[in-house]
Amino acid sequence: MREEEEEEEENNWFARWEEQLPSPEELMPLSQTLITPELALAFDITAAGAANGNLNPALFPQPPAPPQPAACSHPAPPLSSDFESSASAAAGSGGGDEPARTLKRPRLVWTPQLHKRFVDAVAHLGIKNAVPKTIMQLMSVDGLTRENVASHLQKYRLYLKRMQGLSTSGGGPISAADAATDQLFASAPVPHQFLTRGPAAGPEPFLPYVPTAALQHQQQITAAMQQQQHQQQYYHQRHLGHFGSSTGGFDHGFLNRGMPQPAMHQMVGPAPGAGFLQLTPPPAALSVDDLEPARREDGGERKVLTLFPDR
DNA sequence: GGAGAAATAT
DNA sequence: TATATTTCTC
Repeated sequence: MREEEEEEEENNWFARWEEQLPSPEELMPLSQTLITPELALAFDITAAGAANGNLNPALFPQPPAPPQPAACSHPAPPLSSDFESSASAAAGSGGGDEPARTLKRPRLVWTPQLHKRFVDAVAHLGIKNAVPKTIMQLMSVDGLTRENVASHLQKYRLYLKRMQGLSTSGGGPISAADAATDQLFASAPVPHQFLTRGPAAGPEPFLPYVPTAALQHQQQITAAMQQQQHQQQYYHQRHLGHFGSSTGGFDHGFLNRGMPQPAMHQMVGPAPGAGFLQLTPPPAALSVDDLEPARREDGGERKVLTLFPDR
């Protein structure tokens, strides 16, 4: 009886989770996104070059680069794009002759969306089999590097550890830092296996994209979020000890954090010290880019998961 | 060479 | 101060 309930819970969270999933369809190759028109001009990068990052075939009838190889063959050609000459200079490298090489890649922001992808991959691999390289490949996020994943994985493991500790010890006070971390990690349900044992990879081979049905739901959700664009966000969540607590499940009441930012990508063009890669499609932007239900169902085009939803 | 952990930088 | 990146070690 209880097991059944639990199972139901599982399905529930999983279903909800899926709904929340951005699905590759909504994502675009960050490679391309990284290069803004201005930058392209500045660096004399032609449209072909930009397209090289592989654009959404649905929008751009140019089938340049296959989205697959991005994970294996090309570690991160797009991200490495040296649009940061100015940034590097600002960094004080001291060398203006070697822009691309010495350039530090922009800070990657692990947004809930991206993190979901991450968790999804880890979940399907199984926490024990989840290694940076594999995860990275599974995520198929253009521009994502193994280092990125490794770093995040490290933090994620810490988080899982915490969760386990909390559940076992009965739940202790979490520091502000932990709370903040939880926000992100809580944005995606932690596969039961992680907290329980971690038998092995799931029987499912990890789906690249989510069904259209889920997409529609997400649109609704997005719309709802837009309406309540207030800054009321997971406030209570932080005080709640989710995971194996009273509910025994996940109480991820919130789907996304309120992102008041209209722009999703912030490049370090002329502004030194402010170079971040926004990998998360804010609700507003998401909806904009996602407002094509008919198209979706009709064509079924899917985009490659990317860090930059813009364009 | 890759993974994991720690240190450092922003 | 928190998070991501980089570096070091196994």
